[in-house]
Amino acid sequence: MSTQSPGPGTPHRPTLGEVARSAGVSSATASRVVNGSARVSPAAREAVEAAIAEMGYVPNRAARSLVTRRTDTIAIVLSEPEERVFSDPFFAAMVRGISAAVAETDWQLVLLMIQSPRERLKVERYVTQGHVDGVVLMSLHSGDRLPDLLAGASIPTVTSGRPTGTAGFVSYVDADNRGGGRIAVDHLLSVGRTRIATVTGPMDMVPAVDRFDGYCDALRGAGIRPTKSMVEAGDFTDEGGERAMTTLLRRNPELDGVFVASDPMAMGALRALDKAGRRVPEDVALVGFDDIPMAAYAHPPLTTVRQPLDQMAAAMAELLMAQLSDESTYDGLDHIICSTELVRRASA
Amino acid sequence: MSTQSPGPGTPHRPTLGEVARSAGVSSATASRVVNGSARVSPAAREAVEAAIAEMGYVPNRAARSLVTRRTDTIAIVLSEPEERVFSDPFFAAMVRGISAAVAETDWQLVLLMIQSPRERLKVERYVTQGHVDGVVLMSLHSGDRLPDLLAGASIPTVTSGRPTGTAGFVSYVDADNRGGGRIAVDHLLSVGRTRIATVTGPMDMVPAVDRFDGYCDALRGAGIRPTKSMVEAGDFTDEGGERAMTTLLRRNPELDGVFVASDPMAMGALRALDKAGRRVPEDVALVGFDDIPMAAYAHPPLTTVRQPLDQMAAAMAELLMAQLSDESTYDGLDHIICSTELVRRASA
DNA sequence: CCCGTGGATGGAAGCGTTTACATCGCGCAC
DNA sequence: GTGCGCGATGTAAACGCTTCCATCCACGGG
Repeated sequence: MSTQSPGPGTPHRPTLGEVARSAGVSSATASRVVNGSARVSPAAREAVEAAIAEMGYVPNRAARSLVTRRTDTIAIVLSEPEERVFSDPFFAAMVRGISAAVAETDWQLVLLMIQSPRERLKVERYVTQGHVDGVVLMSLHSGDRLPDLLAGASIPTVTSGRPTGTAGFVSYVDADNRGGGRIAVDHLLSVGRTRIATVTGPMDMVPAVDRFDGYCDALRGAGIRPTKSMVEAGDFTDEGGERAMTTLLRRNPELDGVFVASDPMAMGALRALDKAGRRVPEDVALVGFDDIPMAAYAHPPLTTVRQPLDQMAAAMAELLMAQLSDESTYDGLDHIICSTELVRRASA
Repeated sequence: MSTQSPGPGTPHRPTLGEVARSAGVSSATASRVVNGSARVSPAAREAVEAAIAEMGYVPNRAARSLVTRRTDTIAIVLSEPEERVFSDPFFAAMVRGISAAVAETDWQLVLLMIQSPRERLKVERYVTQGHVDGVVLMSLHSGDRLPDLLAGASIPTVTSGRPTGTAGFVSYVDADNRGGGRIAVDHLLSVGRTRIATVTGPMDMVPAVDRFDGYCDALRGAGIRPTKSMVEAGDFTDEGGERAMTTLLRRNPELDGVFVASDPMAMGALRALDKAGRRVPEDVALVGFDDIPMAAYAHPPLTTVRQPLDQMAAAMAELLMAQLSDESTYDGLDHIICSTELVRRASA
């Protein structure tokens, strides 16, 4: 705090070489003590450490990664507007889980958000040009080039959710979205509903499609033919859910059940139903997806499909770490599918 | 997508030199076209661009920053557990604002979270060792070394909120927290309350202290002596607010007004009051702080103090950009204080 | 007393860029 | 027909670090 900055202007950061000279050793030795690695005599170590402290030496990462070809950092990229990132507990849970796993390691975690085409470009550059050693991709949309770019640059990658397209030779962790959709609708059927609509997610996202497929599966399994008019897409947000539910209600006044493909949308749907004077679950039974914390406090409490977010986050971290440490030898292509379960509450 | 990866294993990324050779120019010229900078003949430019495309060249950032001494990235560091980062709209708003400002520039924004001492160390290293050109510090706690470390390394920095300690020669943007506390309590007084308690934030954070000082100011201005038993600290979270309010109520059954130093805490306080059977505002009038979106939907809707978050975020971005572009010449030390305003709703 | 052994150390070659600085033509004014 | 200026290009020196390899030294066994 005292001797560190030799005046204003450009404060000249000391280099390893200078530290070494001041300690009376070679830069090779200095480097060895900085990296705590090779065997160094106690005397030399001490001298170097003293010099480091006195001169306020800080290693230059650029120089180091230039030769080591590592940065010791991994990125989570969130392809999603900040409003959803910060409002949908799904992201919070994933980031928490990954962050917890990474915290114990020496990796530094950074979050990158993509909210516009321009930012997408910047992030693509950022991750491919060597700022990070590995990346976790969240919330993929179809047509996202990131998986291919990263694969092309052979940068270890794990995606949250099955990536689209054929090129996607990428490890991923996913929930059994299709199965989840199925059990949700099966439940609706089991409580006697037959005119079951669905609010889907944005159909350029795989989980949205999968959940919708599950909806169709269940319906067909019960001998019911899914119809277009009973399907309306939302955008995984509260407002989107309200809008979609309103549309559905207008188009199908007779519906008696609805599967809403995410809890935030379900909250919106609940509002729409309330405004339309429908009672839940008496008039319309509703099942959501995600089991966000708020689901238990909704009016009525939400019956919903839970995906094991913590487990999924941990799995992603583990998969990435495996790729990162195995380096060249690793050619595993792991796909982990976590099963979902129905959480019964009052809404259906 | 086809010719890019010359096989498995280590796919050998081409270097600038190789590109140059393939294009029949020197690496200097190649560098010039990559950087779009100096004057290059159309022929050369074209040749280089073709080679780049064909070989799938991607610049190596480490090498580049080693010589340019820039990384073109800036960090937002959040010294806060992820649960608060993702649940308190304050952070969402700040990140949104800064992100929006940065999006138009060529800077890449990264988010760093600090949730444990170990992560603190890692982040300290990360930002001082040259991964970033500038940083925005959010949610400072007293004793945080980051401001000093960054100043010592002469890395442009802006903090959200006045930093503690004397060493803090740092630009910052803050709300007029003290003034905000004052108008909140003045309002409580103006509606006839005299036994006014307060739930503060964690007292190792400057805004918490400032808001509390404002509370005292207003009380003293009205000839009332603040007492210890009317003060209880929360942690800026919902649950903390509920806990603190409960304590306050137990200790001072006679209280008729309360200033809660953040809206999330106010939501919790509302719950505590409800459980204790106190009507708001009839029995106890309550004023919050922040004006989060949910404040308008609380029961009853929250009277609260609004700080201009968007404006503050924009100011922080601007301050940082100023330091970043002026480089050596910049020695401004800007302190921007944004004024707060009372938003009257039903709770007081 | 000499040699082998092994640990500590130093020399120096890169890692992939950028960027002075020098060089090279070429056209134009004289 | 020279010389000059200027734009395009190349040469090579950094940037700060890691690491291979060689060297050196002390010590113990033959």
